[in-house]
Amino acid sequence: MTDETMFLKFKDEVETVLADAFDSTEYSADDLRIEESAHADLASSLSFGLASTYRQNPATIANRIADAIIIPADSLIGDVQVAGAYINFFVSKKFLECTIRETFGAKESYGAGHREGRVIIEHTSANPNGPLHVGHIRNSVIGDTLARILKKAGYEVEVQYYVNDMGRQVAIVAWALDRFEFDGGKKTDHAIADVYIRANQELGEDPDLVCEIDSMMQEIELGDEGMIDRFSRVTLLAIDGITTTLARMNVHHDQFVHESQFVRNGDVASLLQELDHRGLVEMIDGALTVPMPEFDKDLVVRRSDQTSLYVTRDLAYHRWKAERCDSMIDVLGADHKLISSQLCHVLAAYGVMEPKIVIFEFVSLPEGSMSTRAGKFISADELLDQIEKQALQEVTKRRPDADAGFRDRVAREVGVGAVRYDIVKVSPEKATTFDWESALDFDKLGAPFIQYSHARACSIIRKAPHVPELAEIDLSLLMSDAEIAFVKQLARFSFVIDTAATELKPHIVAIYARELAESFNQFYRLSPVLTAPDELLRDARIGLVECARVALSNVLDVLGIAAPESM
RNA sequence: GGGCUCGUGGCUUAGCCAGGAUAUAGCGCCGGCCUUCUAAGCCGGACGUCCCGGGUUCGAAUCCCGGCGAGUCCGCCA
Repeated sequence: MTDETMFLKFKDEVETVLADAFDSTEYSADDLRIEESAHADLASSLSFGLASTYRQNPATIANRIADAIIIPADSLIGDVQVAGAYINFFVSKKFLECTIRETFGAKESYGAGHREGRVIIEHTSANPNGPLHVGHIRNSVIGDTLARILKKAGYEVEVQYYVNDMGRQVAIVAWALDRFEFDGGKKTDHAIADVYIRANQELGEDPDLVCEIDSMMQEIELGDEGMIDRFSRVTLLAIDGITTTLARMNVHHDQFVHESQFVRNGDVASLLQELDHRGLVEMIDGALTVPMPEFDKDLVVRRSDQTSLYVTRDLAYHRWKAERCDSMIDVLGADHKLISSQLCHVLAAYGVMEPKIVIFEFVSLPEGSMSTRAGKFISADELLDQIEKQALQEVTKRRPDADAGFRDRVAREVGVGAVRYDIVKVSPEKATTFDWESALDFDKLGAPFIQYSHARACSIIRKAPHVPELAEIDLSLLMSDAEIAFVKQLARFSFVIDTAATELKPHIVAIYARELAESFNQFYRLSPVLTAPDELLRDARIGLVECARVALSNVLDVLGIAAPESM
């Protein structure tokens, strides 16, 4: 119970006093119907439900229950009020003071939860046939933010990139490298895309060439050394470029797992054998197949030419992962919905832990869907270049006298932050369309607003004559509406993290970050800090600004966005 | 054709799974606020059949059924 956040402790107390109130009334209910509310810190609508059972007016019931509520001394509940049929609960002064105490000086531990367990999260895992485009990075941003949220919540997290180094498209690139010139002057992943696109054109024009790819696939499956080298070369070049792009965006993986390892170490063969032993597979038209009437689509796990498929290797990968963690998360594009359900279905039949699948819908271009193969995409590098260029203009406009190094650094931090925030703020099930105008519109991008609030807090702290110790601060002075509202927002932080970690919804942290910054800006407007009427009040407010700095830098960090001290 | 997802002011979007009190926020629009801690800010205003039609309920943006529209999947590709 001591591990719980201030907000959850408050909720516990509300539940307790409400349940206790039943003892002295005629009422009882299983569901207390406690919810967050715009009208109170927590509210209960349970009298609506009791109205029909007891044949009384809900407002009457609410009043009787509220009258029976006894708030213990030293409670986190400050007040209970009835509004219509609602019973509204408000936090106490103690709640506010404890929140400030917990936040002040908390540094990077702020908001940390106490969840336990080892989680492997897989994200991005784009095929090594070109650079990341603006659709792939939705995967990266969601995955990386989720990883940060899970770490904050207390889990031990390992982030993996599953490298599809045996697939058909790698074969195509390897084949293409023998026929077309590789542009050594370009970033490697972009140069790979060039030959891949050209190869696909050629293969489309002359379908007879496809058998060359097929035979390459057979050789790699059989472990032909020369072919392994050719495939590895492609994979390395592409992944090298991809990780450079990811690093630009503050996205990092702990491990790159190559699917080929599961073929070479025999895991795929043993998996197929095991599926056979358990009677899960049938031979259909020479291909080893898991019948799946429930999906209206059978799952082929070995081609008639004996080669394995992506899903076969993926099954082996998941079996391997399952032994190394307590929970797995896969971040996948909507096109993987069916295949990932089928994968889970096989794992379940096999008795292997299933991954939790986080699906995000597609990012398309105004002219239609993106395709690496057809060369129809906007690369992440291109977007980052443009947004940093735009950000530099914005910084220069506002800080014309600052030196170039400062402006470049802020432009980078603001640019990357803008891209990340713009992606993560939208819930994953929403399909989006990329367009340059809105992607580069700094008036509508959310991250700079939050970063600016943090910089503002830093600026005030910098100018403060001295930053008081917690013990020096008279917390009872921070009781204006804006101050109270802000402290309540501070108290929500770990609750928001925990909810986001449990529901695997990074966007709720993005929304909270904006609300936190908004709330701090209100305080800034209404409560002069450095020019406060007296020193005690000034120090108390500096203390609150310090809390803002801690909270904002932490929430930005969870979002993978830099928190500049000045901008 | 079947499966899955989405449909909220001009545009983008929260809330929907666990139904409740005036539907969230941003952009854009209109009007204010810098000799005052960073105006990448703040305040005020206009703008809504929560896609449509039924149903369940004291109560539906939220749940159920049926439509309509958009996206996506339905390869021995990944």
